[in-house]
Amino acid sequence: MAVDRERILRAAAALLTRKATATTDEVAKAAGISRATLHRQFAGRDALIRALEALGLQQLESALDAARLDEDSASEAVRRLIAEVEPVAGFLAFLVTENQLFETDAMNEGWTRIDDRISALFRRGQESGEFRIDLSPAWLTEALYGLVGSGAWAVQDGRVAAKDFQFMIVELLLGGVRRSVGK
Amino acid sequence: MAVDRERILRAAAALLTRKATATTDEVAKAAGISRATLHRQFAGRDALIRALEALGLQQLESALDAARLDEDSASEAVRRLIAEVEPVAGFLAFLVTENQLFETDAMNEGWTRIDDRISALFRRGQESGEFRIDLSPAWLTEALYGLVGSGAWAVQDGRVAAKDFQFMIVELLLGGVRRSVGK
DNA sequence: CCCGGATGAGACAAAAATGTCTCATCCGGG
DNA sequence: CCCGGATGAGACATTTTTGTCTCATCCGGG
Repeated sequence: MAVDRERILRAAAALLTRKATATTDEVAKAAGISRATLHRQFAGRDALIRALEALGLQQLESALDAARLDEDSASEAVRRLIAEVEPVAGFLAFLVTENQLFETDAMNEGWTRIDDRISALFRRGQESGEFRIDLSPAWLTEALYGLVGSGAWAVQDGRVAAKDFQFMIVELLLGGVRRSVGK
Repeated sequence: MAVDRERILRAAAALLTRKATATTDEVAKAAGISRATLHRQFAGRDALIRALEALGLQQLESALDAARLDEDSASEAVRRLIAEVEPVAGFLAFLVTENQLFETDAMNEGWTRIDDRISALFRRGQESGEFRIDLSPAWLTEALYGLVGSGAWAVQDGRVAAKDFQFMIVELLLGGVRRSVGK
């Protein structure tokens, strides 16, 4: 029976996000498998990290696809984006905090592509007049990563209810981005 | 001549934030000193991390003091908070991402105290009617950490101009928090 | 100029983590 | 029931990192 690699990677991401120096032994324990099996699935620590990056990027891209960022109003698209990203928040938090570890070209390219798509969404919102224009798309993209990461961490840590994850992020982000009457 | 311990710690925080697995050799190089000297200042990797935590917490507390969180409107206090926190943003980013490494009581207590003070600020804003009440103070505190971390990272990475750091964070955070007319 | 404290470079051993392998056991399908 | 693939436990060697020490050098003050 093939081991569920994705489940292992999820556990690894969760652990490594809050303790990046965890040993392969600890990762294996966190995933509920032995070090031997972990090593059979991923040939070494590097390979594990790479797989983590690859799966994270892939899932993020899928989330962007599913969110249909260029349909409806930009605000609605942002809502969909957060909703789609929620299940992948653990991976995103890992990618954001650890992405300097291995600067492979493939990694960098995938990350740039995602950045661009999200930036484009914010730019669309600005051009349509929905969003204020004094905050750069690049910053808003970065801020979104930060908020999603914080949200994932707060939920995992029990400081915030999981069901509020989406609401809190969307409200804070959109409320800040949206051009409002009061200054 | 005594080595500038704080300068070393700043360099260490900057490096460890984006590469938590860096060896003491790499940390020393990043700080521009030899491993021997690094070890003379901080007896081992653990001691270095502890010092990093201690100094970070202390500087954060100082920033909170300087920001006079309970004066003026809550919005103004938030502005001052971000302004005071900016020079310490590197430490904050490190603390937020790596704080699960060593769960010493002292560490946890210091962190809790800071959480409480910032939460209290947001609560004050809600009770005075300045801030919307459907986002919990705990979440807003967490979000502030995330935004400051993202901001510090974006600046360090050149994606955002250093002079915009404060403006962008304050605007996004306050704009989102502030009770606005347009829903 | 000379001295003393501090540093950098590097050797070295100890400790920790990793990669590799063996073997007993488990578990599901035939 | 029996078999084969997969797993867990653990031994072992290798590599990496850390901690410790020595020594030459630098540099500023007296």
